[in-house]
Amino acid sequence: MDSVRIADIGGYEGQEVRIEGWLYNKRSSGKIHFLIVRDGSGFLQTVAVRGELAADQFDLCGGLTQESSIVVTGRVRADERAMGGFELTLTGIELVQLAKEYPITLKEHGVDFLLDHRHLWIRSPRQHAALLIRDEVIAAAEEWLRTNGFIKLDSPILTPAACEGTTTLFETDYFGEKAYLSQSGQLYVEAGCMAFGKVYCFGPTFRAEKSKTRRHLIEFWMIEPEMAYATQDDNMVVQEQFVSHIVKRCLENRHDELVLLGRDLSKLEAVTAPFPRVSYDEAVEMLHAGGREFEWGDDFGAPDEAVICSRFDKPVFITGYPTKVKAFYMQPEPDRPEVVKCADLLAPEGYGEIIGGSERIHDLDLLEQRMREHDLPRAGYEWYLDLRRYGSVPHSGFGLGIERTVAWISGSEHVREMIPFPRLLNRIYP
RNA sequence: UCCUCGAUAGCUCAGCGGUAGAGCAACCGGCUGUUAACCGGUGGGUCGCAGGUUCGAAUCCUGCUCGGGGAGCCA
Repeated sequence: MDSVRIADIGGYEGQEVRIEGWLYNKRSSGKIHFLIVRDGSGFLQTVAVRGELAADQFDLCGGLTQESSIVVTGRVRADERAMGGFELTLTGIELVQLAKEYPITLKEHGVDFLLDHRHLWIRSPRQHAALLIRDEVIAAAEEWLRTNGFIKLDSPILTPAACEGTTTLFETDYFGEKAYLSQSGQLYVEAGCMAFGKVYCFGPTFRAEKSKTRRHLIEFWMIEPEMAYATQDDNMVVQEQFVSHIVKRCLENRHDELVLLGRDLSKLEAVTAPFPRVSYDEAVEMLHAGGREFEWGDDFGAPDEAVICSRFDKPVFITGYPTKVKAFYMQPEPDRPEVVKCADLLAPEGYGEIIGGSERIHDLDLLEQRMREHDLPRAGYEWYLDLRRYGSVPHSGFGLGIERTVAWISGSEHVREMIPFPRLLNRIYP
């Protein structure tokens, strides 16, 4: 008999199949048991009827506990009364392990309790759906990049110095020398694009900031494309193609999961290139027109971003930030050096920044000057300066935060549920 | 680091000066179509920790610990 995954059950109507899974829930009515089985690919209602199943097996069903591992066989039947449209009439059941009292019930639980049991929580339907959407986002992102000529060139996680020098880094010991967990692979993909033209890195990123909001993780995943001979205008065109492809793929391949999470699909269907572009100057005017106090030259706070992106139904680029609030490597506008060639991409519906990108400085003298202004130790950056000594060209790139993107696409309110095992302020378990 | 809210049964919570409660989970029983199934019964507590006020504190006050939400910083 074929072992079948629940996701494929529709193709086996009328046949007897075998499913290897776990008991998600049980409803019992004396002479009939409804066992809801999950197998990782989906959920399926199975029906055990007294008289149609061997007596010892029927009794076994009555004693099953939540999350017990079971192998069931039965006949596939279309039935409108079952979630998913198909049901299995049991002809046999084998108990693999009788689960002890399962801590996560079908009732409500608090966040702290659920995070303490994250290793079990990921079995729950909503968490399962969110992590499937995460997988789709990653697959779609890499698919788009590879079909558009990018190669994956991983950057190191153990690094000798700060990439941007601003945020707090996790320090570790490297055989007697100080080393830091990477907070960005960007500097390394800049080297990569001079070797391969178009590259990206994808990996975990570490920020030792004491951030405690629904938008922050201590360890999060970032995908960072970098392109040689690309201007900031080219960069934004790539980003809007890239992001709209990711959204489209999720709508195509994870429709059921989006619906399960209650996502308004029309909001996602509206996400098509091109995306609106608003200059920093215009954004400041928007804030003033809305009655907010804001001084030109400051960076936007989360409430400011919310005001701006609430005016659009697509992601919106905010371009041309003041030089002094951005990273040292960003290329200034030639006729307006107080502003840099950069853009943040703000997701709609208040989800905030999902991409930060810019054109990088390619002139050696200017880059050296910026590093002095930012008090960066020259020695650790000699290799980076070499990129401006040997065939320097204009180049641009960006970083997309995976968990924030997944939170936006799935309509979830917190990034901590968008990664299998979140690292949060004061949480490194499990 | 700052602002704010919270901590009572395994879980989610009510009780807010006078004998510790409910729903769910567990256990026992009932039920042939359940959808967080339902009905009856049983067991289950150092009310976060330490002081203080009071005849009497889960309840009021102070400090501490842990957690939620937000700010800053960022993706």
